[in-house]
Amino acid sequence: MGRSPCCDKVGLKKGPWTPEEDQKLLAYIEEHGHGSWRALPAKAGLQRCGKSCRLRWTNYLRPDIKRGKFSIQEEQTIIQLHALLGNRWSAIATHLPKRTDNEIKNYWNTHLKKRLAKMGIDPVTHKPKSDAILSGDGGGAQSKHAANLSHMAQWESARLEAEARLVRQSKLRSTSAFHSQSHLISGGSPEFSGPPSPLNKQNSVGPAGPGSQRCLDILNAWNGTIWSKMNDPGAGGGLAGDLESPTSTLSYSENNAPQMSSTNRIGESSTAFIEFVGNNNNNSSGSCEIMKEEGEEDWKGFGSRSNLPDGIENSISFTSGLQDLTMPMDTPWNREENPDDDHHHHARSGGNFVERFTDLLLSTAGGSVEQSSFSEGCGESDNNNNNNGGAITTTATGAAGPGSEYLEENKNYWDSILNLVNCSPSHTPMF
DNA sequence: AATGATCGCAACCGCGTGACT
DNA sequence: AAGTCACGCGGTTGCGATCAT
Repeated sequence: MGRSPCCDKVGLKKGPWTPEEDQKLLAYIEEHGHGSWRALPAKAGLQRCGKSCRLRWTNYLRPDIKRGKFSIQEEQTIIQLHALLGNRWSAIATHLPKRTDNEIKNYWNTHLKKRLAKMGIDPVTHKPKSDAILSGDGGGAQSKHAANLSHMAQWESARLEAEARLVRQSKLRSTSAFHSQSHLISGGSPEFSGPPSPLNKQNSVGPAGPGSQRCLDILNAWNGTIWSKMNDPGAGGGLAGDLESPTSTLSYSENNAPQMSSTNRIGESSTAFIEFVGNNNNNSSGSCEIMKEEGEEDWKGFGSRSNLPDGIENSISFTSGLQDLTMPMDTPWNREENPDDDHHHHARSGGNFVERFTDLLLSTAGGSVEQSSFSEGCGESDNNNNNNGGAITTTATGAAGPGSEYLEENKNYWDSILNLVNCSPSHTPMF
């Protein structure tokens, strides 16, 4: 396939953008929308290639970009998503409203990766480097559970990728509609939802166009189908049995109804996965200090019990970021406009894969798990909600399974990592 | 104060892929 | 079917800012 040259024209400027160039680009896009990026520079009077303009816009000039420090919650989300997705920054950015993939990538490379490495956690595998890993025990029930969890993580990875892809597609489909509205853009306005695809590259912020409902349908089908398959021993997908790695294919019928089929093949695109290891040593205990840090308020009280649905007892905290990433697509995506949506989302207990994943870990561990188990890492039990940023609480009612201890350790694995990260802000002497 | 090392971020580069012809 | 175009993505680089000596 041919690939058109981009910046090979002589006379095109490279390097840092000047305020004048920014102003030209902003003014042009505000008035006309970006249209064809290739044609934009000439129309806007810029001596830049279209690609450079697009990057400048998407990574810097877009009015709906949030700049500044990442909150604890955002860090957790990045870490967890990276464990699931690997270096798929655009997919990760999908779940971090107003953050660009470039920014997340930079933040990972300059902060989080180093932080994990210094804690002895391999930033690639998200496993403790020094851990001998339970995989060396020769298999058995634990390895089977580990395999199941790994499969599920792979599924989630594939699902996330599909979700990100569908979001992109849905926005592309609605591009023309937004083009016609692009003249309404008001730079810097919080309500700005901007021109189509590149502007909404942070698609968590983007408008839910006509395609979004379709995405929702597909993902609901995805979640429901996969999970029922996993939980149906008769289908060979029961958790107690061998869990094959199915691949689902989505297609549209003539009437746009989503269709789904499942085959027993792992998604080719799913390469990153978590291997849950039984690292429950919580070695942060006694060695870390709670430090008031910017963004702390973001997650303090995020999982407040007062916001829980009635009847939820035996609270446990787990992976707020994972909950975030399952943000339903039929609701307004701009969470800044709907700060309570986090709780709302968490309270949704439908066919959400991750919630069920979490429930699985907990229920199989046998009954309720005391939240204190998550607090010991940082030794601030009186702040028993703040170690896990945006705690999701669920009722753990499942029967104890044969791998209960192991699964609890799996749960604690993430908590220990996140506790360590939370307790180790970049400005502490540790780093 | 000067200098070198390191960090952090914006921007660039090249590839993959889908749409279109 | 093959070529072209356009765009998104992930890896990498360049450079100013900051830190350490």
